[in-house]
Amino acid sequence: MLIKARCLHNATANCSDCLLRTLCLPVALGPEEFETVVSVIEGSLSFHRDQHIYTAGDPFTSIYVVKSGAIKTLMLSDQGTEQITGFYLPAETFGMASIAFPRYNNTAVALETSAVCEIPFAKLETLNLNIPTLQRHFFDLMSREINRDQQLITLLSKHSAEERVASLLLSISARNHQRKLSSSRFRLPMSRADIGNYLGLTVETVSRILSRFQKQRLLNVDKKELEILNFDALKAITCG
Amino acid sequence: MLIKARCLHNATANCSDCLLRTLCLPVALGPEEFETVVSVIEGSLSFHRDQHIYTAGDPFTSIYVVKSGAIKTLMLSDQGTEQITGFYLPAETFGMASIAFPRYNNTAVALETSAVCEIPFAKLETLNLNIPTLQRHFFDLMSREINRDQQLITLLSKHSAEERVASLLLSISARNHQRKLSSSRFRLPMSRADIGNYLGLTVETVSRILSRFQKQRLLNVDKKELEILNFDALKAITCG
DNA sequence: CGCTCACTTGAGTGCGATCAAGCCCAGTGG
DNA sequence: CCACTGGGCTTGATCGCACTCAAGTGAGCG
Repeated sequence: MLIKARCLHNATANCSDCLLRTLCLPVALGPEEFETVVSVIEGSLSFHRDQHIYTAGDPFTSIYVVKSGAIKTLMLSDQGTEQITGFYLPAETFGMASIAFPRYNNTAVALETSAVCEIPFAKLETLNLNIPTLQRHFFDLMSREINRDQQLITLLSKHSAEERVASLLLSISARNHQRKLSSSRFRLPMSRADIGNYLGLTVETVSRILSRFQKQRLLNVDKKELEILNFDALKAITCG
Repeated sequence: MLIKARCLHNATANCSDCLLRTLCLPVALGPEEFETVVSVIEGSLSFHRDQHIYTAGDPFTSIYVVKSGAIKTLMLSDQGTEQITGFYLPAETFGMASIAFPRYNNTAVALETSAVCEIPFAKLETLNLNIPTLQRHFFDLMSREINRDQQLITLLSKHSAEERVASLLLSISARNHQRKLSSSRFRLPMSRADIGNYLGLTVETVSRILSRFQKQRLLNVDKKELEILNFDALKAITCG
């Protein structure tokens, strides 16, 4: 809240003060390199629920890092059906799927009130030439994105509905843990419909599975509030 | 065949003579830049069916470009089930999913006798610093890989078995067209089992669908030989 | 010749989709 | 203040696509 409020008034990024600093920029940057990098980052932008950070077809300019809130990215297929390709939580980077193209090929939407940092890609490219660590960092980010996508492919291709839901919950839990939030109690930023869309399931199936998990005392759900009661059992479910 | 035979004897890459040159390296390289790039590429390596180019767990060193033949990459999940994450045809690059990690996190296997070029990633990284076009090229490659993966996610999540098979066939056809081969008559380099694994279907389903397509006069299949008879109808199927 | 392996085809089953109804709660207006 | 409304979510009943199980074919090969 404090961060978000400040950012609304101060458009320049102040990475040094940012709580996510160690998560989203390589630690190995020297002090003057760090300043150079910060100078190209556009200050925090604020979006409320359902607002687009960018829309498929817009000229590609920047990639983004989530500062607070949560973002989903979605592709539109030929017949207009949407596929959610990712949920992005604070410190996570999105927009990289469009780097190879003149226009964004997916759409990024705020799931709740969110703040993001904007990194103009052209500036980043020239910066990379002088700061090897930085080039390496962005290769890493893209490689990790490929990995995430391929894990999702495996999930969709080989796993049952229960396994998919359990995996998503544990993934969000682990990512919360990484940023020092509770891994057992948190709020799901997305709707049941979003979860279903992402996992290739219908809303009804997602709802039924959450109810079933609750009946089995694996977790408690109340609307979007979630508490995981039995990590081991959930983990066991994901492993088929 | 000629290329492959030559490469077996000559370990240094000779990109200038390579028929795929315009497809796998950026055209905008100056002559001396081109020479520098070629100098770090390891000469063509040959693999026969089922041989591993690299195996998950091997120290990550290089990314690869297919020169001839065909390669599949696969991830192993917790319980040992394999998921094929991609088929790579000549001029296509694989291995990028492992850039962020000290070891390969997937396995690359030759589907048939194949030749590949090896690009040591550490050398590539330093080269990038002096050749902006090259950095851009590899960002593009990775971004395109993310896109391919996300298209597959959509396919698995939202499309029926028939739609998935039709999409794969048209994808291979289009990629053949791109490298000046016939888009209507070609040999499928992978088995029915591979197709099913990739598309999240069983062998039986793949086989049934190919038979059905043939009965509908959309294509002819004889073992791995494929002839597409009705592009429009296949295209219509992929669009749901 | 007999073995294996990739593929095909058929019959029956089950998981998740579809269709349908109802609940809960926030927002809106009288 | 309450009545109404709409959207997100839950729950139940039924359906159908793709999986499973099973059998058979044919090519390649020792």
